[in-house]
Amino acid sequence: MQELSQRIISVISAIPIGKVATYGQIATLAGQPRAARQVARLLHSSSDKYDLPWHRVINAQGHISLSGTAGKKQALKLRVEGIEIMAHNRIDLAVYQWKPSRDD
DNA sequence: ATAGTGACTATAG
DNA sequence: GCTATAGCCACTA
Repeated sequence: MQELSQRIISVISAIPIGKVATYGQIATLAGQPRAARQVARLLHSSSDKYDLPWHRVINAQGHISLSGTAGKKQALKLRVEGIEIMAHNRIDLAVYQWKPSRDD
């Protein structure tokens, strides 16, 4: 396991219920601001091996990146956690984005 | 080693 | 809103 991958996984695991994080944000927290794609890669390649809250990870626009049923399932999971999903799977980042610096 | 790929992001039109 | 480009980096063949 690469150190970066482990760090990314660690960050994702730390996302609290009721909050979301963007790929770029996770990459930054892992120490690699340019590694947004690796975050996505790690998510879909390791979410089944580890117990990652992959559904709490969305893109920088507050959209769900997945399409079709997968996206709907993600939206549903987020809704269950208390996050309100708007039309077209949009999420209000100003309200729900995770801020690890604070106690939250 | 090289090339292709992707649940990304930023910028441009 | 949309598509197109470019930059980015780990993984896979």
